[in-house]
Amino acid sequence: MTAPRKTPIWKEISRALRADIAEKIYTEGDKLPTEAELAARFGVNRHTVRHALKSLIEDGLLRSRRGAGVYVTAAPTDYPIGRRVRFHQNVLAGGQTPQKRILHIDHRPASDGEAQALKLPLRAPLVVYHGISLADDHPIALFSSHFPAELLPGMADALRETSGVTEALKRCGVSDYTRISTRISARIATATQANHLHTQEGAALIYTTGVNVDPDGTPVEFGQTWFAADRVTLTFDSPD
Amino acid sequence: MTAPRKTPIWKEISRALRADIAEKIYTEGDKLPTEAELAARFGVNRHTVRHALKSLIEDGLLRSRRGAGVYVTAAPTDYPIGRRVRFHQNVLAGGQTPQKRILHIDHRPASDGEAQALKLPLRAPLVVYHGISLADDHPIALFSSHFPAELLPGMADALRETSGVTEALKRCGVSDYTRISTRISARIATATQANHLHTQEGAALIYTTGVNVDPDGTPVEFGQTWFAADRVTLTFDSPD
DNA sequence: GGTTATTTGTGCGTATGTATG
DNA sequence: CCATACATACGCACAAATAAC
Repeated sequence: MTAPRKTPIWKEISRALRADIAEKIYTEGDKLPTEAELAARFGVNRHTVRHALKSLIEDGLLRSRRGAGVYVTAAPTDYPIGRRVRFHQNVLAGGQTPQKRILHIDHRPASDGEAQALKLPLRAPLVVYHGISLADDHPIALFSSHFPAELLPGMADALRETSGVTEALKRCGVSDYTRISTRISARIATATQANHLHTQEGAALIYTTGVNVDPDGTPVEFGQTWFAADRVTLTFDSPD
Repeated sequence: MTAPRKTPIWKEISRALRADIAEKIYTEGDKLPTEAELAARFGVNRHTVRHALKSLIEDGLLRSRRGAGVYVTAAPTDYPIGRRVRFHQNVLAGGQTPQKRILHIDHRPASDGEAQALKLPLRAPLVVYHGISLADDHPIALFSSHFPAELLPGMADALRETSGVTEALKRCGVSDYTRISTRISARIATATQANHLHTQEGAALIYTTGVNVDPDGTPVEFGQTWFAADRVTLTFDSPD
């Protein structure tokens, strides 16, 4: 009698390979070891490896070519975190094409936490911008940005026209902004989040919150972002 | 047809419970009333209460244990990330008592990725230190630290005696070190990880990798850390 | 350009644990 | 208690595409 197993072997292998890709041990264009080699490494049958590979191919991370091998299609996007966080610049620097899709632009009073983060009075009017960030047409993050409506008249329209935070802020008179605080944690994807990010319910998300201020130190944005951990690695490079 | 409510009942309940937690009516580690009791208190169906609880669990304020009850999550430990990352100092600064538990200290050749991170030749000997980091006797992270064995003679013994990285490095002649790169992502807890961290399989983990160098710029440590996301928030505070 | 080894794709058979009725 | 169905896992064999010589 063998001991009962909680999670299937093929899922463990799938997870291990996914982690290797996220860590760039195998990166875009690389050829994975052959199925026979992987089977030997994990001590399982080739069919079991194939089952794991199949799930990764369906998720778009790998591509197989009969007679040649299995190749990595997607490289995780490096996303630098620091004083100046700019989605467009970050993605462009990684050689990918940035894009934002507007889900919803709302106008409502601030909750306790939102007001505190933006140093506003309770129930102050906010413009709230929900959307999806994409790199090379693949969704990499969900976000919601909160702006003080009274400080930034016309912000909602500016967002609808430009869909970019930096551009919209510039139209409202904020020529530059810097991030004063960033908090990072991790979450599990809900069904709707998974749907938007083209991943599966229960997948790992990097959850960040941050506050941006104008040159005078006045908060102009409180943002939340949920990154698909499969496709994004946050990086922090200490300056020399 | 009834007039549509402006806010759904479950959101009202969610907000009420959130307020109770903010007011410390229920505080860290407390068990909430049972779902049935809450349903009676708010005069709604148990499903409605569950909907409210679900949103708070997703936000990390609560944690449910089947057969036990719903508990208020411990206030997350803030863990500053920057040039100088020191576990002991970070936890002490948060008013908690740091501690490390040694799981395993190994001696083995470096893999591809490890050798690259430490700028060592392939299969160079490593000392690998697996352990658990605790704050106030609660596990907050799993880690594995990799040290170049030839550069740091006696490192394994030093780690066994001190269990602290900073202390052990000092004994091996490295009086100071700084972190040159940090990569952050998120992972799903495996069964064994969940067991060590006293959480559930499938829970969200913050996964970080980093390289520490001595004052000359020579890599002395490559570390991986898996933080329990419901107990830890990483913070970056940009200096003014 | 043809031959050969390598590698993925496919089919069939066996066995086990789990869930359902 | 039994029958059935399904997912998991292993073993063997062979076809088809590719790469290397």
